[in-house]
Amino acid sequence: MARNDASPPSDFIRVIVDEDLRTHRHQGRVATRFPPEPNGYPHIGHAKSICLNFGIAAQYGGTCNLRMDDTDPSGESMEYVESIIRDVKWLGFDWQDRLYYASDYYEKLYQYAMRLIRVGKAYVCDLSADEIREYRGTLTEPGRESPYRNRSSEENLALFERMRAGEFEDGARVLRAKIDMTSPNITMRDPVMYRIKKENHYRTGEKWCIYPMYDFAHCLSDSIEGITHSICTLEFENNRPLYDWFLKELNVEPRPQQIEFARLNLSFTVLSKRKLIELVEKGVVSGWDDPQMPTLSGMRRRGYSPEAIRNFCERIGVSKNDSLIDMALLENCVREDLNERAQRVLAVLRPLRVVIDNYPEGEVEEFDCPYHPKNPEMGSRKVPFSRVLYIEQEDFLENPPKKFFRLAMGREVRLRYGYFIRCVGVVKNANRGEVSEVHCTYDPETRSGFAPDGRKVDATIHWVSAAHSVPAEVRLYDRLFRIADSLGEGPDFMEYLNKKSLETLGSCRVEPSLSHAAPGDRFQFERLGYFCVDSADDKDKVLIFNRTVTLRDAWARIAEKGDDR
RNA sequence: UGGGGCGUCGUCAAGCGGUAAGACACAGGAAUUUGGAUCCUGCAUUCGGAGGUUCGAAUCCUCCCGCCCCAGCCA
Repeated sequence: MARNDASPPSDFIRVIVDEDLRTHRHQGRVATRFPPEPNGYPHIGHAKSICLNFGIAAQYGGTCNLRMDDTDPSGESMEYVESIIRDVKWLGFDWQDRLYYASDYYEKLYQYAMRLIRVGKAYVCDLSADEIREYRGTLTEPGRESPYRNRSSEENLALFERMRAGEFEDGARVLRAKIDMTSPNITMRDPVMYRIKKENHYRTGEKWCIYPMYDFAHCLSDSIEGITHSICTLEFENNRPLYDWFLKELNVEPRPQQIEFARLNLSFTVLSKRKLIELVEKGVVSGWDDPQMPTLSGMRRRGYSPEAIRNFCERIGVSKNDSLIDMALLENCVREDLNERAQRVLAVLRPLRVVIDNYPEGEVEEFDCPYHPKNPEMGSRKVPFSRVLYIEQEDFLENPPKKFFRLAMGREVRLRYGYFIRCVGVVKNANRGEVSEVHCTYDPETRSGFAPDGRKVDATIHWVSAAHSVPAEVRLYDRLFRIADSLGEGPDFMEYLNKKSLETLGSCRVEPSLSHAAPGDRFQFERLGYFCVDSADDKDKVLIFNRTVTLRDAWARIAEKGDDR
């Protein structure tokens, strides 16, 4: 059946939830959680998970917790926690008072571990990391049991307490679950539950020197919070038996169920934390919030709206297929949103001086220009017009190809919201021969863009008054990578960086109304694209605009198709 | 060649035994004071492949092929 915008999205996870509700599993409750590890900034891939988890909770009248999955002190920090909180909020979701930290469960988890030891399901192992790997076997060969596997629970208890007390060095011992070294699922071959790390934790400080592993901590954290549907990505599918094992052996209630979906892949960018960190650390980008980054903070600074991102997350769907979403879909979502709400303004990125020969020197008039062509309620502003203007360099061509219908020698075009002008001459740069100035005449009868004699014009171009416009810097962003996919593993992916992903234009001129624009404000520069006032750099109060996305450009496509002169 | 998962249009994705939704992309056209937005139109006789069951299969069965994940004291 066709789905209209009003009907909520349906996917295999919601089908499961529907069924669980129908059969009254989980006492009819729906409780999800978004559990990031605070060791990086959230990106568009996290947005997919955030929208899924919070979306399902909202749809079924349940709850969604925000939980920092902070079980490994190395790499985690408050800066990341803050970025996560800021970004989830910005996306428009509310966890109310349910902000939790796995690190708050350390004591409970420790008690659970002791219980497992007491019932003979966990043991302290003295093997080194290398030895454990060796004993683990391979994909095709079973593993071997550790020589420490059969210690008495008294001995294990004592040893584990001493681990906690800090009596052993990092890596000297670990606590392992006693499951099955011959399991075809490697995850079940006596997985490590606790390791010793004498590191300062950003929240618990020096209190602990043993830290629980993900598999042990996650299922129990879910249970502690009463989570019903623990949604995670596909790579954890192998871990599900272990997730269930801990819950079963500890006999805890309630028992959350883990459901896996495919993580987001987006063309022309990377979404792995490791690669994003590398981009930041190697200075390829200016930081986590660089507008080129697929991070939520970068996209926000670039001008993406939360609505556009949420819509994108809904449109891509949820499944178990490995997929690569076309960046064009994301771009379509921003355009769709910004087309509705962005004010239209005039800005010239690469100025070309135009002198209107027959316009009186010193005279200035103002045109009343609507902020939106379809929404009059968005109001209008006055835009000054005078004898000397700037137009876009690419809107004038000395030798225009067949389908180019902007300004050229002898041609007449319309200045948006203004007069018709006809090109009557050019001034060329003495040494290089480039056109440095264009001379035109205007038709006073065409004042608001209409000719009383009914004559038409092929093009409408944007402009600003030279004397009244204000200078601005504009940053043109393009895709971060040159190729859509197969960015490769290892350090190779850097070789596919798009060297032209950022072009900074320093001598742009924008209409005077923009001098009051505030950081984060979004506009459509007519005929060019959507732009957002930068919110991080403040170069001595010079206006800086980041290009969010271009407008669709039919001319660019025609021009690309080749020479049609 | 162990185990787990996945294969429906260029990219996503519905479909759950009754004869292939939708979106993006793409291609035409209408209209247009943004070569924008809008509006029409076209775009899988076929569902990784081969057999089989059935009146009828993308949906069930069998075999095969391809891709992804797992051998961190990361998550």
